Amino acid sequence: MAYWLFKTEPDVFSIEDLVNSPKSTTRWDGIRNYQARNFLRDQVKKGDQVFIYHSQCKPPGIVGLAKVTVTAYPDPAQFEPDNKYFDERSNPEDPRWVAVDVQHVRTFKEALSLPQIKQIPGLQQMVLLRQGRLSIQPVTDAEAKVILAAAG
DNA sequence: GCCAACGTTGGC
DNA sequence: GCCAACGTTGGC
Repeated sequence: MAYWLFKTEPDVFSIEDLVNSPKSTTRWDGIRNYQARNFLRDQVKKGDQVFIYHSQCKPPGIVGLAKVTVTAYPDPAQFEPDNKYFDERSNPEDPRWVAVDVQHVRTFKEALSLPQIKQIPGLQQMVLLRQGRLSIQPVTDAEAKVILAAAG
């Protein structure tokens, strides 16, 4: 069982939106970055734990925990011409982009903000701080323990 | 809204 | 296959 961090913009889709989704579950789609895609496609497994990170807000930070309920399958949005994630170069015979399903586990009473993360020893090597733009990223077991302890 | 970081595209 | 131009992400 591995840990991951998935980013989302709360103005677009927040952890509250996840809670309010049917069965508190949603399709995590629209990933259009190869490095993130490779993690999703090759390494994210059913039952893996996912830290939900809110970006583009004040303050950005980790707001809760979800889990993977369905492993990678072709992201339908890539084949829908009206969808903002449509990719005309993706071939249905060999889909370029994948999605997974995630289910809400819990929302932290207090979010762990980015400034806090930067200060906590043990989190300073997180991919989040080194590769700011990656929207799907691995979290080590040690980092996960620290995050969960800090989140109460 | 600005700007740094960095991924992607396309000419050569 | 290099690299400049361009687009996007995301913190501030």
